[in-house]
Amino acid sequence: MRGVAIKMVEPMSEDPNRAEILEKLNLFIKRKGLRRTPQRDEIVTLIFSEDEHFTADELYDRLRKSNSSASRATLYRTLSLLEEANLLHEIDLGGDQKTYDPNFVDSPTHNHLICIDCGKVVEFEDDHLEILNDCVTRRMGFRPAKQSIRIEACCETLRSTGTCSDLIKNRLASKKIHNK
Amino acid sequence: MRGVAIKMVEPMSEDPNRAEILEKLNLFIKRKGLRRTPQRDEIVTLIFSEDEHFTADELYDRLRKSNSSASRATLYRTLSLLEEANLLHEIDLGGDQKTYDPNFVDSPTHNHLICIDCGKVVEFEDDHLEILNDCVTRRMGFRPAKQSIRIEACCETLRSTGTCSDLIKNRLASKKIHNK
DNA sequence: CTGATTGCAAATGCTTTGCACGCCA
DNA sequence: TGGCGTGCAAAGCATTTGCAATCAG
Repeated sequence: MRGVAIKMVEPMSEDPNRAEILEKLNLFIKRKGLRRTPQRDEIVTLIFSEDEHFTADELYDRLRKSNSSASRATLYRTLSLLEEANLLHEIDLGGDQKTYDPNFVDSPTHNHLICIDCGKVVEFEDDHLEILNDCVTRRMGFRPAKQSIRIEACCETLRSTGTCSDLIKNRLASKKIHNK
Repeated sequence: MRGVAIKMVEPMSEDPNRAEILEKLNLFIKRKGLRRTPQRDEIVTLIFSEDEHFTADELYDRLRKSNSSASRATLYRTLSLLEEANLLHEIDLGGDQKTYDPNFVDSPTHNHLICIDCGKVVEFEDDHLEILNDCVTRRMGFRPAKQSIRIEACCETLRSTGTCSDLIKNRLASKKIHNK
């Protein structure tokens, strides 16, 4: 009997479908009679240059570091635009800030495992789970559209060593100052 | 072959484990050297008198209607207390407001199906899903703690009749005014 | 009595918006 | 030239907090 087909979604190594996404966005922009601007390009490129989920604030930090001129307002407006274009999705990691996931195109399902103690997030896929979800949804009289599983768990690293590298990292990150 | 064991979680009809929960809370309160107050009692009673998830705002409305004197501040403080005591849990319905679920005691798993169009939320359980989730978690090297599945879907009511009773209800509800 | 609890109003922190100016099509 | 996009600052909104008065034990 074959094992359960879990596939941990690894961050893409290099240059992802960034170009493809930029193209899709530009199509969307054109279709809606909007305009292509350097700020939008900068933001979009930055978002899809990495494959990790992020908050608006984290993205803003990255923006400043890559000496982009885009403001917070534009950032938020671009995030909305991308969501509307279905190129970016909000995911529920349960924090106070909204979290976005760039690794979403073509995938209507998103599953996240969150380490309770250190906040580390692992993204994964599993065909069995998807099929079962689908089945359950139909049986309840609904037509499935989007599914996400959120698992909170404790990682073995923490359990065996008593701590975990991400623990410290995230503690520090949470002390950031807003504005400026 | 038996079908998938879906069980839609129905709201409990009458007087639920309200008393039991109040008792647990009072134990918790005593253990922490805190005090029992009429406001807290009112809020807790109200929360567990129904079995539906709610937002802080909705709860505040209910409070005012049952001519309780408790203020918003106390409400929020009580919600925190209940979470700390593990009698109430935040669930992710993805809105702007936090949503709480009173129907949680003894259940580390919570699955919600959300109607994309009308916002209706159906709570469900499925043993197969739980087992599979558990399995997947372990295979990734984690120890499962809490799991929740969130499914967005379209309901058949809407698909067949073109609309759905909850649609109107929720549209109205979203137009509420804050403060006062 | 003592310190926890409450209500109020002010503060917070994330996100959105109004507005005037600039710039692309 | 029209109107979209931008930055700025101000507004919104849910939630949290400081403080003085009040109340529980």
